[in-house]
Amino acid sequence: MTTLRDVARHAGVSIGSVSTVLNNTAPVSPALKAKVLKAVEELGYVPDAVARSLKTGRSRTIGLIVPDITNPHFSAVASAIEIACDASGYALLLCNTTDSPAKELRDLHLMRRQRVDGVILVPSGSGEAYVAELTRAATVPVVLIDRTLEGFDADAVVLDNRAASFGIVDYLVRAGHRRIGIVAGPSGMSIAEERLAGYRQALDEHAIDYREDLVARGAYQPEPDYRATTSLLSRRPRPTAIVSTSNHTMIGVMKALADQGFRCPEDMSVASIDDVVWATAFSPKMTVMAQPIVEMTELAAARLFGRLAGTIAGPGAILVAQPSLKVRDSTRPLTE
Amino acid sequence: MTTLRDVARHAGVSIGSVSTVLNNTAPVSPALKAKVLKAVEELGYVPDAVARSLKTGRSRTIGLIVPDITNPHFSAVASAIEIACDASGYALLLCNTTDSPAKELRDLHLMRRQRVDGVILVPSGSGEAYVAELTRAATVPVVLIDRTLEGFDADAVVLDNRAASFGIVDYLVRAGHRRIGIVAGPSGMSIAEERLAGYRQALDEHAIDYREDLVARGAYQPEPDYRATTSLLSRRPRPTAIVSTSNHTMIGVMKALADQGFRCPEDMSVASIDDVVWATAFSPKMTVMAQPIVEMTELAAARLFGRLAGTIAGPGAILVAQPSLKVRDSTRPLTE
DNA sequence: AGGCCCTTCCGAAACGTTTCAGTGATGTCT
DNA sequence: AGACATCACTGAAACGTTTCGGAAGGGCCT
Repeated sequence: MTTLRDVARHAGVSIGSVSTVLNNTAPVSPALKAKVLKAVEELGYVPDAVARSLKTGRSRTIGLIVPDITNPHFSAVASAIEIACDASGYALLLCNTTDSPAKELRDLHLMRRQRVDGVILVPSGSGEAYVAELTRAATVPVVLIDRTLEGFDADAVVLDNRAASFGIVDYLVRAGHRRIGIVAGPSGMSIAEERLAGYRQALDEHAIDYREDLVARGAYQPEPDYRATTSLLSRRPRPTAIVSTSNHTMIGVMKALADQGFRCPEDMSVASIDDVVWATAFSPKMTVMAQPIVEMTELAAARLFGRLAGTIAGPGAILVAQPSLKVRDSTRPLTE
Repeated sequence: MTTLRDVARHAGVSIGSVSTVLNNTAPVSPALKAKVLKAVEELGYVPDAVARSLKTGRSRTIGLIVPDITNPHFSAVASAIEIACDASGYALLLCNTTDSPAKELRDLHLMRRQRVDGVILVPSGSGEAYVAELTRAATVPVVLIDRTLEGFDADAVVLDNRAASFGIVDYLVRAGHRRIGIVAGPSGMSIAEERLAGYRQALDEHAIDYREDLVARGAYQPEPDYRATTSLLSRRPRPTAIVSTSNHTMIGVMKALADQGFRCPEDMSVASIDDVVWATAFSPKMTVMAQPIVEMTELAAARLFGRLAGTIAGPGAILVAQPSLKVRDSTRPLTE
């Protein structure tokens, strides 16, 4: 491995000069510059980011922690973050928590050891103890995506979850539906509660009674949400429409429908939060409330880089993004 | 930030002693160990991986370069690699090339600067110049996934591509199909050619004529493959079945079918290489030739870690994985 | 008691950078 | 012409570890 010393020797100049040329951190004569560049070229010198990091105290690396990279929602996040990092000359350290808060804490620890300059985090835990540990583990700027954490001071970019489910229900009601079921997320999870609240609010505004037996609790995972849907389909009177509250939920809902012999949209209208390419490839093309996930992620990245550059300071801000309804073929007007 | 020096001072021992107990690289007295651990605990000391890397010459970091993290195939790779890294105490640097060989080379360069110990690469380029540059950029062990690169010495884990398409066609023929179209990948790309070869071989073995006009060239992307399919559907006599050669292709095929008014499987049987959850959520559930992508990736990771540990040496090996057919609802027997 | 070997621990060098005080050389002003 | 800035470059310290020669102390043997 060729070092700065080798380059310096080969060019017949000092180590410091090579460094200043490469980082052009001070004016140098054209002659010096030429000599150094030539030597770098001839030796195929590549700077050692590790040594650089040690000296400067910054690693030009950021960490990304997501619950499940396999979920299109989070892989979209990863993609957008990678682009932002590439543009800013940062490297990207990826961790996948598989929805485990314990793993998440371990990952945060890893990030700390690796001396990342900042972290983009999609949190998967909740509770005071969790937040306390998180606060202890986070020694660099953190930007949250999707969720906020009470008691944890950080920037956060989140969806207007209430508006998302509100919009779906509002649309369904206007299309004539009255008995609308929902496959919600786990109780206690802020996102799930907000989406449920939006559902309820829309019902309220249309003066439709809220019925406990029309809400089923899933887990934002295909299997549990399949079961939740199956149970929902057995309620009487049966709903005429179902709102799915995540892309994985959508998988469970559609499978359950098919297995129970329901046609969509003829027998049951379905609309979901989250848009993905796959949702338009098959039959029916899904009516969805799309999250501007790429824009949200870009915002988060900008926020983090702003913190790192010092152009953003002060307590964390919460940025709220608006979803947009895309009406397709999985919902139909109810006329009776 | 607390350093080894702080810990040493606080414990009243030497820096070197702290290092040896933390890495237990030499026997120490219980008393020393206790003192050090206590100090570490009290100060909340976290080792600096950057300094460690500089000193040891190894970063305990590996790089992963994929063409498109947004593709479920590659996010499955990323997930499996992350798990392997976590288990071995490595950190994971992620790069996304968006199918651009130029970006890929830049990423390789980044990896080199960051002094990663090894790289898992899903290559997106081809050609001699590309391989030459790759060879120059790769200064650490590299393991390839999905594709091999002629002239580039590295381990590689690939699918038996020929068997994949062969199996699909064989199945379709046995189900009574004779005019079978294929939406292949870009010509010149090894994977695409192998899959096409398998298609052709299956036809041969069943004594069915190979017809140019039944093969359409796509790009392993939804849009181009949509167009390829549309064109394929206009050929006369029309095929009764279509083999899709990737998951993204599947999206294009199904959309084209729907837009042209074909029902699947009634009017057209479709089977695809690549299995994804989404392919079973909607109607029809797709008949696919599944890649054991997680196993392949685990194998690749094991291979890389073996190289790093020195337990594997010598020239690169090519490991070939077998796909498995999953018959579902998008294909039907042809009886006439 | 003296010599020797182990066992523990210490101290300092080194990894490859960045950074900054310092050294000449050159130009400018009075 | 002398004093003084200015400029381009050098050399060495420092970042936080690991590693290794060596010192100190204790136990065992003759």
